[in-house]
Amino acid sequence: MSGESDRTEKMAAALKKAGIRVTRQRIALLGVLGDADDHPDAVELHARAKAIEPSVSLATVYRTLSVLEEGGVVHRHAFEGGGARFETSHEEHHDHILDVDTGEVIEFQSDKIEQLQDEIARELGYEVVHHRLELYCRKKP
Amino acid sequence: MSGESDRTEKMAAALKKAGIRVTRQRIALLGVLGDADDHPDAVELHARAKAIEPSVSLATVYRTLSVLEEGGVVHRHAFEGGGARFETSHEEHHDHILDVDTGEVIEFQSDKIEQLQDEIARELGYEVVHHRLELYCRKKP
DNA sequence: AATAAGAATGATAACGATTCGCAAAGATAG
DNA sequence: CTATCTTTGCGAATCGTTATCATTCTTATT
Repeated sequence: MSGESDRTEKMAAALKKAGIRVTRQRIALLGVLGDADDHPDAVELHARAKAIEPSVSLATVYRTLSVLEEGGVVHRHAFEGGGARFETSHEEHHDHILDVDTGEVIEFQSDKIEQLQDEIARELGYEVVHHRLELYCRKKP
Repeated sequence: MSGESDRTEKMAAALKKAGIRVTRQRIALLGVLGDADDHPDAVELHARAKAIEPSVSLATVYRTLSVLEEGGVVHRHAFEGGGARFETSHEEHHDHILDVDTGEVIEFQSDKIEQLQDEIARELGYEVVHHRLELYCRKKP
């Protein structure tokens, strides 16, 4: 009989299970993150979350994003120009193409490149902890 | 009979030829950049340049670095954590391995990866304008 | 339900890296 | 040497983000 959606309840349960306190603000932000299929920055996420839960402050958005990042729930990206952008990490690993004209972000995945990266690191006596691969591109005519 | 080195004179000539005014500050910064075999940030470059020419301000370091970047003389890197870092662009293109423990920067180059990047972009209707590939690594035991 | 203990919050100040505005100093061409 | 147009140093301003701190919430326990 509650006004809360199934999804919200699931998220709350997931948070609780992870030992993270369930607050209105965090539920709102998680909802927004789950809905997003783009790569919004903190200010955009704040705007979207406020529409659901007006009491969310920008500080809390930043704090919660850090918590979620540490928990592996979201990934933080630092593309060229402007601030960090976020996405949920439920999908498998991928890298990004950025359209330099439109700002659009396209995801891609290449096992071959990943393999080559590991090889290169290995040959130099290193192992890859994580990497960053961004292709700044322009649409072909 | 001048106290200036051959190298400094060469740099001055190069600047002039590029239509960029030759100032004491720029000569100092170029000297520092030429000597650096690491990837210093603006504050570090400022410190080094001041040792040669005490009148260099941090603002001018930033301004000059931007000018040099536009002129293709230096490359700007935005590695994780901290500010931008710079290197002269006389060498051929390369990407970077960053030792997450020591902060050390190692350069590498892989035609195969470059090729794969172009392929991936092409398949999606894009052409690569520039890219960013950083491997955050740890020394193997 | 009432409570106690600790964690999360909002507002705002502080922060680090970088850029900007402006008056003064400097470089270059003629 | 001079006029013109850049570049400079200084400090204020900006941007994204984090820290501070008193107050409010969550949660586990009654």
